[in-house]
Amino acid sequence: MMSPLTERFVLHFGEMGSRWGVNRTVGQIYALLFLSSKPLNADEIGEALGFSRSNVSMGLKELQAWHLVRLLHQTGDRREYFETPKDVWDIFRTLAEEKRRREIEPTLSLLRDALLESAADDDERHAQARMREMHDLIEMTTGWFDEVHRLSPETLQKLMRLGARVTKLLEMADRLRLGGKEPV
Amino acid sequence: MMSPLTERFVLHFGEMGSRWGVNRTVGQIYALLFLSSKPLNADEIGEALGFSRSNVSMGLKELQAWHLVRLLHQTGDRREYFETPKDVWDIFRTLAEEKRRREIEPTLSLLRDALLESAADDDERHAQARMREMHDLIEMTTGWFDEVHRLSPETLQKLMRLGARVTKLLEMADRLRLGGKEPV
DNA sequence: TTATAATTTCAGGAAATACTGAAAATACAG
DNA sequence: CTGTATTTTCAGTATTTCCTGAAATTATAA
Repeated sequence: MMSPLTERFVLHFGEMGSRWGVNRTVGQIYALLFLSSKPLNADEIGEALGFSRSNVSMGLKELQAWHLVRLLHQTGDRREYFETPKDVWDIFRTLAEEKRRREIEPTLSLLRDALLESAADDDERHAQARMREMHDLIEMTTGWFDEVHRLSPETLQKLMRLGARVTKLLEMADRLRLGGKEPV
Repeated sequence: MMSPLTERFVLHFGEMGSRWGVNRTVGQIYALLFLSSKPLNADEIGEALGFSRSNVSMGLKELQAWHLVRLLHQTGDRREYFETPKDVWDIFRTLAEEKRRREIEPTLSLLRDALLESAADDDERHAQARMREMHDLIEMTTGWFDEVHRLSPETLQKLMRLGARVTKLLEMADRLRLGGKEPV
């Protein structure tokens, strides 16, 4: 059913899935759809991967919740077909967005709450100081990410390809605008 | 033992741990050490979190493998004490480095191998094209990350704080160097 | 409508993972 | 060295997570 090429990729993403908070099934379904040249229905997926129909159903539901697969229909066929977005940049952004919504935002909210409380002793003061550092780092990073996020995929790709030159530009900006006495 | 403030943070990171590929124990130990105003030994950690001594030992071992905690000794005490690096940027970079070594590099290596094989049919050709897209995205992203990585923490922090202005700079670079006909 | 195809839900079993206590290993003071 | 404090290992158990098959639900063709 699957070519050896596809199979290796699928198995790898099954493993990786577990390290990213989704189970093997979900990782494998995603990988299969990612490589497929045409949309697949649940039966095809189940047969290719050796999973029960119900397991595939649950996996697809989770992938949809992550906005990582798209549901569509073929004319004259009443089964549901699935595909992944074609643009890998788009996928990357979707993933980042979901990770943010599910993990970053709740963490920020907890940190903000904790920082509003008044510290009872030195240990609590120290804990709050650490929380503030973490809070600021996360806010800074995500804020910056938001900025980059607004750029079009094409612009982003080109910028990324600039590689070293971007760094040079950043260093320059640093020196020009920030009184560059520190080393890079 | 733990203040309510610390406890909430610790419990939250226990939950988050599971989504990041480490178990609850490891997440909680890390969170506790992160907030602590002084290094802690394994008994103190176990008592604070209600884990067995052996569980704490395993958790610390894992955190050391991730380079997320540092082992040190107090004079006149033969027990081992642990602390987290103080600079949150440093922590962020360590995490990124480890994620890369454990997840990104193996994936890239698999993709590279797959791309070297000759495709048997159109489906395999399509699969390889998709793998190339993914490969290029990952290489581009990590390559760029490497560049940024070389900047000092201070420079990075300042750049991040620039926020919108960095984006402007990037857009400018795009227009100047890349024949900017596309929208941002 | 009714019949049938397709999907989802969910209770229970299977598998994987986490955690503990006891024993072994290690480190070090005397 | 010897004895003791400390850490690590690991087999067994507890817990969690995953996965399945059967039943329920939903959608649609006739």
